Amino acid sequence: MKNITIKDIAKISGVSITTVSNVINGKKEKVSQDTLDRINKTLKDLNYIPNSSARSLVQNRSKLIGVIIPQTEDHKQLLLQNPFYSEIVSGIETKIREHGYTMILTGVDKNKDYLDVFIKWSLDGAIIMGIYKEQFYEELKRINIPIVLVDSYINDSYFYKIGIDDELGGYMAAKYLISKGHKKIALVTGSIIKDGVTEKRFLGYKRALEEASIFYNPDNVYEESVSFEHGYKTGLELSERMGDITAVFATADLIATGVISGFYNSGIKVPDDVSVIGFDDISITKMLIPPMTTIKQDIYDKGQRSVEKLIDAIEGSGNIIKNEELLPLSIIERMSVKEI
Amino acid sequence: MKNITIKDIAKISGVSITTVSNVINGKKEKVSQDTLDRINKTLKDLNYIPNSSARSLVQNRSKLIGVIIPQTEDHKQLLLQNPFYSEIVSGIETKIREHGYTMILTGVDKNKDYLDVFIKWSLDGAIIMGIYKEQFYEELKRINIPIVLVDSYINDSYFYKIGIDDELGGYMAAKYLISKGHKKIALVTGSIIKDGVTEKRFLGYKRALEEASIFYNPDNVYEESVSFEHGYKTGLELSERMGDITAVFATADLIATGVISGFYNSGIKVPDDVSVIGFDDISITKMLIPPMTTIKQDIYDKGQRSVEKLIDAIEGSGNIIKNEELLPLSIIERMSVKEI
DNA sequence: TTGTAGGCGTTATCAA
DNA sequence: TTGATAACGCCTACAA
Repeated sequence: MKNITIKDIAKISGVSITTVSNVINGKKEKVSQDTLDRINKTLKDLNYIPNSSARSLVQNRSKLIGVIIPQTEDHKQLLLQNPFYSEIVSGIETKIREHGYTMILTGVDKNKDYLDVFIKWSLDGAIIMGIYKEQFYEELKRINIPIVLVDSYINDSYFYKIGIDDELGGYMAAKYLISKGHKKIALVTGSIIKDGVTEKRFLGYKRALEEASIFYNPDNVYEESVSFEHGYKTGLELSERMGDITAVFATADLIATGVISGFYNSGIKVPDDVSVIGFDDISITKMLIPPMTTIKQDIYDKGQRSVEKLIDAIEGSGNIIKNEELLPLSIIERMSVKEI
Repeated sequence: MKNITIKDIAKISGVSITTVSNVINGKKEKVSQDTLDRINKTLKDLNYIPNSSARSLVQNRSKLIGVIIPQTEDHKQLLLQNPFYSEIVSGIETKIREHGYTMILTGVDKNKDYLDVFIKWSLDGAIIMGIYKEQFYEELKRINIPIVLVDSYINDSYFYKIGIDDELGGYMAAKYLISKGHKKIALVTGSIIKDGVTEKRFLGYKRALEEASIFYNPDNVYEESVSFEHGYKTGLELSERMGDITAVFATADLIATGVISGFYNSGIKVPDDVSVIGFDDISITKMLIPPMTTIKQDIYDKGQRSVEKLIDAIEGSGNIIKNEELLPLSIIERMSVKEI
């Protein structure tokens, strides 16, 4: 079935394609009521849908937004399986569609040029999550489209940014534990990279300790990856050190979940024998037994805000303040922390 | 920064655009080694990337694949938050990119024409999940591109299909429970729609009961939605009927998770007081305490297979058998079922 | 082996 | 208020 084009509409309506184009693009003032009605009718009758490629070609804008999410370390698989990313993408897609744009979702291949897709499709803008090497950012700027970085601490006013105050979050978590009487607090975390989200949370943890005059013990830090498995292994290890610690702060709920399972499998009960607090408030935290206490950020909203910011930039109201927008954090008290 | 075009390459290499086009499209036999080298060099130097819109326009194929997933009932939010969908999308995206295609991920708006995006972007193919009304399928066929339906029981050889034997799965679950001595088995499920996945699982459950000469009691069926909340509420309700049932089969892990939490909040322990089996083996099942026994399907692989099938169809090796492909099912014994 | 020219479906410019 | 016509970047006969 051949798709119907603007020409078909023109012919059937007995007008030129210019006129049809005008009504399609809502320039009513250029068309008489009469022809407008006539054209609108054929438009409906034939159920005409403009070809986006053609449009994109002449206008140099595509109504396409790229969303880039990190992959597992072997670079094979999207991190969508991490609930954090699926929740944020969910928020992003909804908002994108609401604004009449279309979402391209992709990971980045290790060796290939990650920017191909930007140029290929003349993306109008992009939302990028996760951390990449410095050089990546320089290349990104050359593309010259609005870009929102989620949870990035890069210091470059070219980019729009959405994030949270991770240092504060880490501080809140540790301080909460301390307020419940805990002094021996282990930290379980993904790799602490300079200026990464995880480092900030780690720093917040340290600040809370200092403030309470608690000695910071590096042996209490278990650093590896943001995964259930890392948490699980650490839970197992930690079960041998029950004299040394009374609480665990995991810098991601996914890790915290693993920690709890690890403890459980060693016969150690949360929160009776040890307290655990997580970070993010991904949906599964409330599904756990016991439900997990955690630092909440509104992930879905984070996605939505990213899109709003991006579209503001694309459609150029021009009145956006670049730089960072920080979303609020709160602590959700559920059942995984006990006062001692 | 103006994007660089085939013309630029031609000019710089001192040849015509035809020649450039030929080398871009790998028609080496039409070009002398000499010019080939020269062009390839400028291609690299200028880091040329073909404009996909232009290509799509002339070739009528886009290298774009649409992936459509259901939304929550208010049609606002993608169901990506359901781990089942995020896992399958993860598999899909990886495979799509591996084949050099690009993924458009979208939900469908209630009132708008869901097919717009297909035509707008001349999608080369699509993968559709979830159930839609009959009429939807008729419209889909008119678009005339290869389409893979995931978990659909529609009977129309136009579509490629990937799924599992849901009836068998339901049967396996119930039979397993029965083999562990259970006779009073509640079913907690999303809405049972004719020819839907859920109905099949329900039917399997009934078959297992019959086979074991267990009276099927409609009062033991709790039908609502595929959600944690539904499971939770049902767990609460069921806790008042502990004499009547000894086990629960939830037709989705998400529901089962809720059921367990509901029980827990009523002071009833799984598996000591009641057994629970789920369906799907989404990633969180192993994170629960106790880890959940469930009917496993390989969700990630399901995504990958869908793409392979679709791309076979698009690139037209022509040797694909249409109709259904059923992926294997197995039972994963963890800790949520107890022998009685 | 290389180049010319027409066309894909739109929008935009300018003239009628 | 309407309509030719030239782009946009690319591919593909067909010619040279």
